[in-house]
Amino acid sequence: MIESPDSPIYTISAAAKILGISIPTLRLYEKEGLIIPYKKESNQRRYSPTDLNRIRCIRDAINKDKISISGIRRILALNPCWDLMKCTVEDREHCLAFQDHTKPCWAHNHTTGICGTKSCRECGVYTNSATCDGIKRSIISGTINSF
Amino acid sequence: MIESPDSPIYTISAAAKILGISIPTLRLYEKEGLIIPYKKESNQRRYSPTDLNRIRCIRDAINKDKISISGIRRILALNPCWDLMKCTVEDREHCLAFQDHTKPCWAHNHTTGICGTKSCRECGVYTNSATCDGIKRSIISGTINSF
DNA sequence: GAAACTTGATATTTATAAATATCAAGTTTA
DNA sequence: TAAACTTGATATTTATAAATATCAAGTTTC
Repeated sequence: MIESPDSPIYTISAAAKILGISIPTLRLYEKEGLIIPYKKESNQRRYSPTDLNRIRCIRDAINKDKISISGIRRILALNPCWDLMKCTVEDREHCLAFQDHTKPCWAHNHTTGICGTKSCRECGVYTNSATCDGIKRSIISGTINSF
Repeated sequence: MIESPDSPIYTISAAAKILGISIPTLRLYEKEGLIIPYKKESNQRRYSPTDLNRIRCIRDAINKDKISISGIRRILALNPCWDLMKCTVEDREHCLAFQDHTKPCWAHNHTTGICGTKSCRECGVYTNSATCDGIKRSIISGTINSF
């Protein structure tokens, strides 16, 4: 775990400096449901190298591709989590995230199914969507491999 | 066909008046790849009631939900056309739309597979995406029904 | 054949999202 | 325990997307 790309080693100021953006911007992306930084017991944020890459993708989507934050949120909401998590029909029926299409599953309060026990930050649905074309690849796998 | 909701009966000025927007805005949405109005031989546009509904959804996405045009384009690009069109592995390998994730299939030049012969305006991939949650429903069907 | 439309293109306006600055109060570090 | 960080919240700036206005030239309609 130590020294892995998933180790949450950067403080918010270190992350901001590396990415060349301001601290409030990092907090904004989090409030908007695009990222889930690691949090210490004291509530302080820590960012991993993987987190930084995810944020770089978000920046490109916003600044290069001109996709709004709301748009990114909607795109993230299309990751077929029910497929990745192998939800049962029952699971899906009780899942707020499955019903909704406006925000990613991790922005919902999960109490049922596998998502009630799992940490979203570590979940494949979240990590899969570190790139925008990652969503399409999930959809492709879901529609092609499931026969 | 006559009097059906798919009859292209409105001129651009009539459509603009009904929707409460300007003519250049309608042309903008088309240029951005969000809509495909019917075109007469003389190149003049005609809009159907179904077209108007589609445009109302786009307007809501932009003005209420704050999704940028680029964002909508990216969302439309996630409609699993290969699944709806029952593309073969061969089809997919040669399909520019399948490779790409930035714009909807109808914004690509299709020459191979079933899309080479079909009119995109009449295609289920296009009509399916008249609402934003229509995309999610397509993804759900694709991932759930295909076993 | 004249009036009222359409076409595409360019220039301009306006509305607002994204980013930043700043704040008082709490935490970490050495 | 003092310096340098962090927290969330609010106010402000700035960058630009979305929408519109306007144009000359080509259609349509009666």
